[in-house]
Amino acid sequence: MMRKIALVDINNFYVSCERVFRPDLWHKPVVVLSNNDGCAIARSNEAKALGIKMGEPYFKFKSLVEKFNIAVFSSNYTLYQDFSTRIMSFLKSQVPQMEIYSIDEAFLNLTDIPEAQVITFCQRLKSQVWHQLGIPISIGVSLTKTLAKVANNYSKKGEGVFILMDEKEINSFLERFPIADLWGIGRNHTKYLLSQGIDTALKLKRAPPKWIRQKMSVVGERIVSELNGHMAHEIEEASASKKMITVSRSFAKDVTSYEELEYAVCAFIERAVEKLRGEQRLASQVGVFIKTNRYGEGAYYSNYHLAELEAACNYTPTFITAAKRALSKIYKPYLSYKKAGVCLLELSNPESFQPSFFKSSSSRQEQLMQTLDTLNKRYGKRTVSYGAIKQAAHTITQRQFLSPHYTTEWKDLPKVK
DNA sequence: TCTGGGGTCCTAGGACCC
DNA sequence: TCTGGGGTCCTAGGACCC
Repeated sequence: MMRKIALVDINNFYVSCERVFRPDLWHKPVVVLSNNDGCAIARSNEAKALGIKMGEPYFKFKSLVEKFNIAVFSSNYTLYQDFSTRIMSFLKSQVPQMEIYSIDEAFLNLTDIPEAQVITFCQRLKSQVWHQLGIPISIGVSLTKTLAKVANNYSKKGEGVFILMDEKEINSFLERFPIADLWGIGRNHTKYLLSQGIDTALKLKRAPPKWIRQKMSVVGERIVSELNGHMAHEIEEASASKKMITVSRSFAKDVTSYEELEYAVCAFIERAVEKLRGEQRLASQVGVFIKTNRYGEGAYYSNYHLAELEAACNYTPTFITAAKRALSKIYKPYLSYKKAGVCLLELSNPESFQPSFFKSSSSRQEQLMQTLDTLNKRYGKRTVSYGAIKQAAHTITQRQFLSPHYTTEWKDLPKVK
């Protein structure tokens, strides 16, 4: 049986959620804004048609909003997540295998459905989601994830369901598909490929694999392989546990005092630790970063600092202490900051890290080694590698003890117009 | 005046081990 | 003067995604 991969995509997701409660906004331009109402992060088709771009700052299209009476919403992520969960669980109940790819996308394995029935099946999914939740979705079906993405793209121009299985038909659609719109081809690869005369997905499909491998690494090689109908990305059913949790915000006004910054970082850490507990996980490292305004006058400053492995225990005050310590090392009193954030990194098995591991020995180095030993005795060598801990100990020693004033380098980037 | 937030994967090169 | 080599792990940075 031929493989059939469907990509389900929720149309203009955040806008569609808002419209559920405001049916009067159907067929009218709608925009959802980011944190602090900074820029557009979702647009209805009507708003797109007016030329409002993804990520465009609000102040730049404010005149359009007034002129065309565009409905504007601040974002409500709790609401969107709730809609997403409902839709995903419905879809999951309808197919044997599914991968939730993002808040508004899912890959479905439809291989078991006879080809002649696929279109009816997808139309039924679409209409059920619409009738149960009032949210419109689009479905594209093809041989691989990458091709399903292409099919999904065309589905939006038609009735919302598009099946692309026939080799000849695939080629004729790839021939019209701009390279820049292909899944996995971003700004940089687009620029390069265009310079090499490759402007459509079909030309990329026929490019020599070795050359692509050399120029675009395995990532590019996989795209070419998927365009040729060979799966390079399987459907990953189990939702993998996170490797990183980030909480960051831009400030409405620039922050100039350390106290304000510290207050923000503490709040971020609390939120991050909440997420961590939600995942039933522990972190082994805490990172803090601060940035000045990218668009402002003068040099752009962006600095990041990792706090000790000591922060591994799942105990909020410890995280806060570690974050404050990291912050104090990167803070420059004469700068005004636009953005700050915290990351919890290299999440570990909850049972691996216990606060007690850190209590019994005197020096940090010893603590780390002892942790390693305990973990390896308990879980075997692979749990936390010798090299990882040793390297971390080395790094920490170098940075924080041999060189107490260590911070990462200043970054002076060219001013962005 | 006002310019998002949260992720993943890959590679090069250094450090270290035996 | 000659100056191992294979393997693992880490970090930093790039590229991409929604």
